[in-house]
Amino acid sequence: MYYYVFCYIFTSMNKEFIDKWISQLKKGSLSFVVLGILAYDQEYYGYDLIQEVKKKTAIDIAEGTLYPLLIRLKNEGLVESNWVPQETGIPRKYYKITKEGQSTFLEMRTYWTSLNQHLTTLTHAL
Amino acid sequence: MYYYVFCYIFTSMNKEFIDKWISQLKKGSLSFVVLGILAYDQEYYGYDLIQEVKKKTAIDIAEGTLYPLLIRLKNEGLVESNWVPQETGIPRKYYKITKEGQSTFLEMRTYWTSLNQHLTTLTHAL
DNA sequence: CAAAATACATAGTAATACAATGTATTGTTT
DNA sequence: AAACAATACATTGTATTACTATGTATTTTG
Repeated sequence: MYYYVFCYIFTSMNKEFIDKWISQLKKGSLSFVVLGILAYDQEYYGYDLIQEVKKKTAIDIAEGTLYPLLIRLKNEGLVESNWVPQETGIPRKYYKITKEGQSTFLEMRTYWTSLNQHLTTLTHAL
Repeated sequence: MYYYVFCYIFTSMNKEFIDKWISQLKKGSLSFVVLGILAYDQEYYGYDLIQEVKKKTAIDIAEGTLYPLLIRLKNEGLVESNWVPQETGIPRKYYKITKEGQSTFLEMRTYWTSLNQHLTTLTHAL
């Protein structure tokens, strides 16, 4: 009886910690992922990007995460946007990467690759 | 003349963005790195861990980052600590990973590996 | 003898993911 | 026809966490 109770508590605590960790991990990777997707020179609108990110990285982004992120990227000059009216339905705001966005992305990729090599070496040495 | 000015402004803006990004990236990876180092079953004390992290991952951690992190990990039951008086100098607080810390670390590694594969595929497709 | 290194710790700030909420349109189900 | 889900944008408030700054105390180095 007690066993199950303790077991529940422990796995629950653990899951909570992992979930929080994943959330923190996203803080760094999301802007990289979004720039990475836009780096193909294809244009995407916000709602579409959410699906695209999920499809390509299995990461679920909340709308309340992506829209502010796109606004930040735009303020930094890494992407630019334009409204495109639709024949039917709500107009879409399409985002496109800029030259500066491209170069920033490449720098980010260099850092990411390096960090990744270190972490792989470190965490697989057991 | 103007050219140099603009050039300075742009690279400066870019560097700031990258620095902020790296800082965010650390938010997710640091707990993973620290658990990864402790997962060898070796004990480390805080100050030593800072050097070890730098040596193994080229990441600079501030003391004001690591000490609170270790306290969080301890509160979560992922590590345990004990004071060890030194023959000379300030006593050291040694940290050791727990069983729960080990299993949590393995779960984190699984997620990390998966995320990493996705990101590598995504960002190297150009 | 001053400065740097060692070794711990905390308070305050900035950045960001997410839940919740809001607006508005279109398509689907009951 | 009404209710609901999906599409598409956006903002507000909260929680988490890296970092700067600051503080204490000892030892080693220049």
